[in-house]
Amino acid sequence: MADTLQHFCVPPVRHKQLRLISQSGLFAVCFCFEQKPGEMWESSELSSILTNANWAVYSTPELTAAESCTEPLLPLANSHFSSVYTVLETEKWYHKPPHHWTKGNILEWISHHVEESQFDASSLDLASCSMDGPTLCQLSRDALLSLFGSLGERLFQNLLELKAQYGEGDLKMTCDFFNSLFEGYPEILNVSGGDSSYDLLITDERSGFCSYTQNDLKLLGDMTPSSDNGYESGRMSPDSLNSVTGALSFRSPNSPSSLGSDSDQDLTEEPMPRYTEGELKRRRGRPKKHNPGSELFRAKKRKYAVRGTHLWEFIRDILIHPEQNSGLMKWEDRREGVFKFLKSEAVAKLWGQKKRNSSMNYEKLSRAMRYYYKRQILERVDGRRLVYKFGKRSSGWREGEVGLSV
DNA sequence: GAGAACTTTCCTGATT
DNA sequence: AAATCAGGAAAGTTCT
Repeated sequence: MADTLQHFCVPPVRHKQLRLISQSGLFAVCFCFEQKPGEMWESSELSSILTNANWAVYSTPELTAAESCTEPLLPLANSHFSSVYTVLETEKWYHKPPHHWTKGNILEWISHHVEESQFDASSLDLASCSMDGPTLCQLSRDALLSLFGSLGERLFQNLLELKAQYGEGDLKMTCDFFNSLFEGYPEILNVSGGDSSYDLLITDERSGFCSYTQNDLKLLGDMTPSSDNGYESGRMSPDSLNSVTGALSFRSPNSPSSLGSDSDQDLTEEPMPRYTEGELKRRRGRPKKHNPGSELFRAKKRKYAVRGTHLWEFIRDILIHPEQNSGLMKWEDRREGVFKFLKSEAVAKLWGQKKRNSSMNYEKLSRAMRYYYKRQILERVDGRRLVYKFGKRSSGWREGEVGLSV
């Protein structure tokens, strides 16, 4: 891995801004770019570098992953940004801060809200949608209301949220970069020998942002594949980002995240999907009824359905990071595994966000929760609304069991 | 290809 | 009245 990653480095410097560290320490790797002595990068600069590197990786799609790992990257400044622009999942609006959005991103974003809110798009003037991210970010609430009518309020609120979400700056993009990198080139993570579990530590040493170390980086590729229930697992993707914390969340055989999953607690391996990038993968579940009203304005759906944790794991992970869940849920009785939804719809929306399903709501989420009763992942708590209890086939939530350190 | 596992969606009816 | 709960049914994907 070190050899591989060092191809990205020009040349190594002492002040590492980003680094990958194996749990055993055997494979400590600098992942860095040239930095003048005494110079501290702004997060945006750092992100820009990494974003460019990201593009450099993706701008040579004809290379095999192996080739890409053995050949130095093109000079970053020569990255061909536009060549793959329209096909990259990483370029979707939900992967970028609003001020980096393109006109296309903005159209997709608006379409998303049109669809989600069942807004009558016929009242919209497409010319109103033609602006870039910086322009959009400068629009006032009134301006948005003026341009988009009643949809403007929704757009304004979401824009506020997105701005806040990316408020830590472009370091989130940095994290996204790694996700993108590993998604595209999982071989980078193939390390022979040593422990089978590695930490991925992506840090900004000044701000601490993304300093979320988890013992659950799953090595991909040359580990012996074992079973997978076939649903939520998968190679790392941007959706590995914890949607609550914004922190990187990877999975390993040893992590609580992989324990107690529904098929005999075996989510250990994450085989590559069988579909290819050219294939359309539909979202799991019963398709929504056709809504012809929004058809014209509907944004093209993402190419891949989201993979990540199971719902109950998602819920559990919110609970075990109470400082980061913004009051979404709380433990009623941690020892017994009893918990309560405080903001049920917000949790559902987060789940939907994770699954790229804008129509998720608490009603649907709760239906999925109820299915867990039969499988003893959850137990009923009679007479108490919004209260559930982890069952004996769940794991990773008990205090002594939580291996995720934050 | 069959079947299992799992989630999503829709639905009806009951309860709080 | 609205939110929530309960659970049947159908439909879809991905896996073994």
